[in-house]
Amino acid sequence: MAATLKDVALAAGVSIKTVSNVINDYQHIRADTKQRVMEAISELGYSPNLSARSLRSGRTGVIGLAVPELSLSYFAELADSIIKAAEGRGLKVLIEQTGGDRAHELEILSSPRLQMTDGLLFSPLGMSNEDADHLNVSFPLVLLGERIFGGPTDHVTMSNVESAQAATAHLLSKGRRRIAVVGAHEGEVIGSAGLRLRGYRQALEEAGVPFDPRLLGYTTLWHRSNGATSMRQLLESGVEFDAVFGLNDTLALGAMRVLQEAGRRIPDDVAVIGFDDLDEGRYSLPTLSTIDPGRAEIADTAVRVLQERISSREDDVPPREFEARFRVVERESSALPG
Amino acid sequence: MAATLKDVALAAGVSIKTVSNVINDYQHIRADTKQRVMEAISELGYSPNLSARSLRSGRTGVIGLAVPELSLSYFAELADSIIKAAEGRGLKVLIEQTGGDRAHELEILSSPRLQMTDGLLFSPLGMSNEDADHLNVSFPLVLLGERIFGGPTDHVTMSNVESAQAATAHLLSKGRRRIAVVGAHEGEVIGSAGLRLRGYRQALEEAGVPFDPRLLGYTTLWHRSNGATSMRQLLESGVEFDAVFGLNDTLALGAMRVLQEAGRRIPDDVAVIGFDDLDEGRYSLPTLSTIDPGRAEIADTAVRVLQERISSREDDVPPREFEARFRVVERESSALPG
DNA sequence: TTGAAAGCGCTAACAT
DNA sequence: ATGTTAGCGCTTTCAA
Repeated sequence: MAATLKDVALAAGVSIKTVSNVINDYQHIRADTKQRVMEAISELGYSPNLSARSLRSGRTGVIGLAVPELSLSYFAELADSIIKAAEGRGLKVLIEQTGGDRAHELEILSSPRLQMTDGLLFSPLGMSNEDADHLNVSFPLVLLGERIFGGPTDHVTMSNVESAQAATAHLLSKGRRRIAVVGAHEGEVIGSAGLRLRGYRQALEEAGVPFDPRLLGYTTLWHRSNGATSMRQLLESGVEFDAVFGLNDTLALGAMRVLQEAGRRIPDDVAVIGFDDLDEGRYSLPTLSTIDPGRAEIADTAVRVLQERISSREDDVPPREFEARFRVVERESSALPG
Repeated sequence: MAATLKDVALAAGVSIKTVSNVINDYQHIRADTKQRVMEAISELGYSPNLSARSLRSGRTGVIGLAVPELSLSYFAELADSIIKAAEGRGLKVLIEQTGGDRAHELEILSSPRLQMTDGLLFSPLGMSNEDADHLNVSFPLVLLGERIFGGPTDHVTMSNVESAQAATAHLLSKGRRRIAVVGAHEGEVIGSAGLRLRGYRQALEEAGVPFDPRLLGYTTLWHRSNGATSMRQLLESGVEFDAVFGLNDTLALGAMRVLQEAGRRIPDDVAVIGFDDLDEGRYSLPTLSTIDPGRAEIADTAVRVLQERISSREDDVPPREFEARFRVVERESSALPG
């Protein structure tokens, strides 16, 4: 059996309160008492029972992170950043995969199973703004992503519209006028696809370039294969274009592959830009221009804000919205004489 | 304050034992009693306090997973599989990133911080066989990966030697004789690089093809960039080759990029095969032949074995070794008239 | 500066 | 079939 406070107290000849004080860095302890306790601790190999501690304190030191799937590179890199941010604040991260499925997402919000955590970072994909009410939960919750806006919780997001606008403007600045889009979602207004498409249209408008709906390639999930399929359809449709905006990097990479198979040179015939700044785009052929959405900043902010909600017992702080700073990253796929 | 067993008992007019029985699906309860309790539960929105439960039962229902980094695609996909396998067994997964750093890995084994878990799935990268003693820990531990063999714990691994041999044989079967390797580790015997290299040499030997050390490209970490760098060095060295075995997919993808920049056609001039069966290789140009190391089987086995160790309090079951079944996946990068 | 003791919410042994 | 009760190991008033 593992040693307990009592064992240590007995060995050190003090009360358990004193041992507890030592463990919790309480200030007013005589140096020699502390010394004796420390020795007993290491002698017995004592380490505190965290279940007991959290039963008592009501805190577990663990936060939950719910994402669609880790095999989607964006979420893997997000999880990486969040675990690092959490570590810096003494928190552990328990990961839950929703598969991007609305029912599964709702279940996580209501289920008592995700309990061993003090709060949740939640990145929905299947839910939409109409489900915002479901975010009214009794535990600390920080929303990530772009599926729901104006909900009842803190929200950390990227500057989707502005950065998509900047991506499009980047292609325009390279003299491109017929810019195809890969990854659009039929009829979506909110959500990464909807917002980024809005940025795309704003950039066109600003440049006085007419919007041509035939340039939009639709897909459902942003998996690699869908970028390829969508691009194949665009090519088959016969519509002309001299640039492609992949609504994320994976889509853009899939599209690039199809373009190259079809004999289009990148960036000469078709310039390409993606979105997310995945590591993968650094080593593709050609390297992929993209938007760095500020992932580290998102992770940092999200963990910080969640921790604030966990510690402050005031419920009356209104929900806040945070937008990370983005950056256009020019690589080979759009490197043209500006 | 959240409702407790006591509150529910009071509301239902029964004792807490009865409520506890209902929650834990104890058999012998009168239907109407159960009914009443259920109603009280949903009325009060009761959900059990897991800290209390685990303090009492000694179980948390959470397992730890320690991997180098989720931004390495292999580990992201592994984590995905493991979370899914754990979910099927009613377990949650807490993820810890070691950065592949030996000191950090050792710390995780000794530190009392990773406590809120019942056991650990551990995939070291910095540790080596000499550190096997450190695996002698007091909590249930299942080792993953190929850094340590013959240690004191259960171990789930891939068939590195055999599958690397099969990968090499695959290239040989396509008539290739000068097979370069990307990702070798200087002097390594155990570890993914060492084992896969051994498989490579065995295949050569079996085919009567002489081993040429000039064909080995060395790298440290298996990041994308290193595959590119290593291939660049091979090209600069002037050594001739008609095929490349990337010791993992990321390396192979990086190498492919450099080959194409250098004007080599794949697979015509150079056939390429990787290792890991990452999703990414399905959409590269050309698509990447690879080894499917049986990730799902690894995840499944690892979680199952860990759970067995957690539940069985017998310490005398000797450590077991499991090897997943692999499969050669032929795609475009090695598609040649066999 | 340290000690005594209550109790966090639950499970399980024991009792009825 | 259901109730009583003793802790699990810890933090935390309250006292000394």
